[in-house]
Amino acid sequence: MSTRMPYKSRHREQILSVLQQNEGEHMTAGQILDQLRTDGVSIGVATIYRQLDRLVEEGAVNKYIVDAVTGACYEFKGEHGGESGYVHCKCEKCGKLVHLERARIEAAMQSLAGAGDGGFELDCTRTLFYGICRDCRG
Amino acid sequence: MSTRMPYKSRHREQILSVLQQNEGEHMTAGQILDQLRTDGVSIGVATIYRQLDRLVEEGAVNKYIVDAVTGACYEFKGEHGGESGYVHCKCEKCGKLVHLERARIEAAMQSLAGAGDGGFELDCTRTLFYGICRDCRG
DNA sequence: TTGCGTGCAAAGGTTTTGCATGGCA
DNA sequence: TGCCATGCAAAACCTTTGCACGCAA
Repeated sequence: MSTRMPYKSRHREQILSVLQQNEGEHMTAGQILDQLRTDGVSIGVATIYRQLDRLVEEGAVNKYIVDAVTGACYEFKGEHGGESGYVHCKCEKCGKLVHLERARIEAAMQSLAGAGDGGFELDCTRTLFYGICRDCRG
Repeated sequence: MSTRMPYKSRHREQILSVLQQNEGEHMTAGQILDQLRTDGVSIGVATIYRQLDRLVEEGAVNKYIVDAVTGACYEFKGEHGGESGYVHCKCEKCGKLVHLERARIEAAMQSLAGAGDGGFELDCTRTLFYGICRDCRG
């Protein structure tokens, strides 16, 4: 019940597999497509997007909009559902994407949760923080 | 020295004006274009993007990537440079974009600043927070 | 004359949608 | 048979880029 699953979303597992192999990285839909085709998988663009949408909805995958031209980036989230252990920060100057350990901003997250007007529950694992990275601050 | 500026970026002011009139709102490049043309301004798409890029770079305008298909949203930031007084939060369920008073998360912002590994200076006015809004939490 | 903002059109890229196909239940 | 994932192609959309023009210094 593992090697073959001809029906019922066989590509779903393959997409997830690519994401898992690149855990900690962010992949665009195009990159996932290329990777799968390199691996010899026959798959169409539409399937990528359709399955990716489902995976995001199911909570298995995180979706980030890094850039308007680059498009969306996807990332394996794991079964825990958001316990990836780090958050994403993008430098406004050099555009570099860096990871910050989640533990380091744990306190801040709690503050944010409490700051959310009691009505908005913030999800730091899904938000892309902006700022200035160490290199650009000189 | 105010009503007319035929050369030296006459559209720059017009774009900024539209953004100011819609302060507190987020406008896409297309919306700005439509608004200007409704106002009788003759302007091209390329000019919108070019000027918008400059305005963002100068710090007069904030740029948010709300959605991969919607594209980028722009917002007047004012002369203070980021003291807009609120932050942006997007609900992951209903997609609604809500504002949180900046004062309410001031403490959290400070925590975040200190949490940035000492190397990453977070900028809450530019980041789009994700979470679940009050309505969707039931 | 030179510099720069501008408009138009074309190109590039991502994402969505329609339709027909084929396999599983 | 019915449902649903799939592939292909086309469409829609946002954004960028190239080129020529016009106005101000």
